[in-house]
Amino acid sequence: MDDTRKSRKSHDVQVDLIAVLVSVIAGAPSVLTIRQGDMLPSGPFEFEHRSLQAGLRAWVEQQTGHPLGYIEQLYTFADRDRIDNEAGRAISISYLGLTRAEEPHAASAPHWVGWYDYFPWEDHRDGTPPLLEEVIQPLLDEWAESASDRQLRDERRRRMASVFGFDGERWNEELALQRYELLYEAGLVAEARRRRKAADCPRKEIPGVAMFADHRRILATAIARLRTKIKYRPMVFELMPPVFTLLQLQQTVEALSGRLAHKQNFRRLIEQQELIEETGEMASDTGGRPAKLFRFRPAVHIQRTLMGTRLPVMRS
Amino acid sequence: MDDTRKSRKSHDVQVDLIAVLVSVIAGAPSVLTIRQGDMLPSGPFEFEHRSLQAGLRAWVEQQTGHPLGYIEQLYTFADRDRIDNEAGRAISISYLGLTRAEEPHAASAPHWVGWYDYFPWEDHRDGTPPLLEEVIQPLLDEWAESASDRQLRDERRRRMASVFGFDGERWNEELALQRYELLYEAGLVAEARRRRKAADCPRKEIPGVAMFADHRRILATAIARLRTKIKYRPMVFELMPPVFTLLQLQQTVEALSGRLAHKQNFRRLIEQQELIEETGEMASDTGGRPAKLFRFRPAVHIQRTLMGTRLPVMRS
DNA sequence: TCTCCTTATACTCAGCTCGAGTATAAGTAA
DNA sequence: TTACTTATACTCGAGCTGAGTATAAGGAGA
Repeated sequence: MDDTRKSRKSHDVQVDLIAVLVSVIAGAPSVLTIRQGDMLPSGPFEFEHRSLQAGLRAWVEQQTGHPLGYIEQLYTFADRDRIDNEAGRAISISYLGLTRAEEPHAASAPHWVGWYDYFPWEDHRDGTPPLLEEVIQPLLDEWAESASDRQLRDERRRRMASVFGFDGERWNEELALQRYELLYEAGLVAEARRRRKAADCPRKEIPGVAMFADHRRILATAIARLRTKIKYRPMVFELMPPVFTLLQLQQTVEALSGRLAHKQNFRRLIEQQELIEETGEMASDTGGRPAKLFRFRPAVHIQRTLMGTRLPVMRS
Repeated sequence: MDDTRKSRKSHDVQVDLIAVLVSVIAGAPSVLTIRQGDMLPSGPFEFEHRSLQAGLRAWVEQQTGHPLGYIEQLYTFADRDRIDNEAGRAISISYLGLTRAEEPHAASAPHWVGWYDYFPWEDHRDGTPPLLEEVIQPLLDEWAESASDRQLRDERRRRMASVFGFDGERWNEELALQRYELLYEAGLVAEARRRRKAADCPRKEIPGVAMFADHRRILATAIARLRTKIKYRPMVFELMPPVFTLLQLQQTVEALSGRLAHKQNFRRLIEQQELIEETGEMASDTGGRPAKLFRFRPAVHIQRTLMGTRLPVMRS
């Protein structure tokens, strides 16, 4: 070790593990929560844990009874929005997990919450939500106006436009985190307001359920990551049942990205890439012509990290 | 806080901050090191640090005298290859930084080391390095052969091929981390050998400088991230001087990706994207026809996170 | 000055991808 | 039988990409 490092006894730090466990349930991308949707499953990294992932698994299973399948590290946060800060610093290491939708069964059913409950402005499957133009844009406009000088105001305007797709800019679903952060900065989400003096807050708050500490920000990070990564890596697999129709696959992707895909082109792209194969069976409960059933090709799971996938989303 | 969390006094953890600071110096992508290339700049996250990034800045400046420009979080590692494990767990939060190449000036010059010194098999600018076929492939073959059963052997073969581009598979420069991890697993890098009993080691080691603890793995992570991200986000900027020719830009990209680009197409792509503008000046020290000088457009720096870039690399 | 070498820059062309749409098939429900 | 639903096949034009060819403009040396 370096001299500088050896010589000083540094303060140790509290490390928390946080899981964003995602599943698509009845067309709604959902997160596993505790405390009625207020918190993500989480707990301190402890001496007994053999690894970060092992620790996370232990906490999630203890708190929700849900097993953890595929997970990947998301981001490590420090301090932001930490409430009990007195004794020392706290660090949160967050993970993104994907799991198959399971029918919630009765009593001990863990609490899955649709992620658009937290981010209603992120769902564009039925077109741009009115909320954006009617509520968010005016409030952000006020915020931009309240800037101390003109340069700052213009800067805020630019950010609003490019992040939310105002003023003719295109909506980019991957910017979910930037949008949340902009709203936070503008004092329009509850998490920001409770850290400010009342006088510093804009008069109104926007719709969308708040969460404990910075958990909603972590969720936004997960959404952004998932929306980006799903386009070039075969991650949807983890969310699908063993056998499915192309429409089910498409709807899962649409649920996550928050926008619709062009059906025929979606087929073409998926079929080209040799990620899936026909089972030979048909699904007849489609409400129309029966659909072929598919499964993922075994190689796909193995090569998860290595291969690319591409998925189309509609522009409009 | 949850009951489960409040009730127990959990062990705190030692948290280290580690920087991979990259610059391209005379055509060689290089990392800032301490101890003659053995370690990356690093130190514990301490009570006085206002944030993770602030702590990192403090350590890097103290250890190398080099200021930190653009940085982004890389990955959080736990335990792997930790040596002094007795007291508690150690966690490393790593960051990737990009900075402009500066002429190393005399005495206190920080130690920049070309990253291909650590990963000689990663530089394909002059074609596939002979090292791959002559040394690495045979040794990995032995490793595959030594598998306990046939299934495991075939699995190893598949991984070798897809990760290193053997057996007609294409070389993929983004898999730098997977390659290092495979070599580690096969016991062919020094870091792996020093953790095993001598009897468990293959007879030979491959070329490539080793580092302290898991620092070389962290470097591989940084390379992989940079090679992936450079293709769709304008990150090269941070590495370029204020004014440059297109060839210089191209060579910087080539240095990082470890492979050559098609000159004419590189031009076309860069020009299309409106990332840069002509300064009006010319560079006459090109050794041929003078080249136009360019600078990045101001908007680019602001929108760093928002825009996409695409960069071509040659297939062959 | 002329020739050769080097790098810069412009332009071409075929193949492929992608968005958008048309056409047709095969079920269900009234 | 008709209307409606979903599934699946095929087409077409624009634009992107890889891989050149062609030409411009400097320097070094004969």
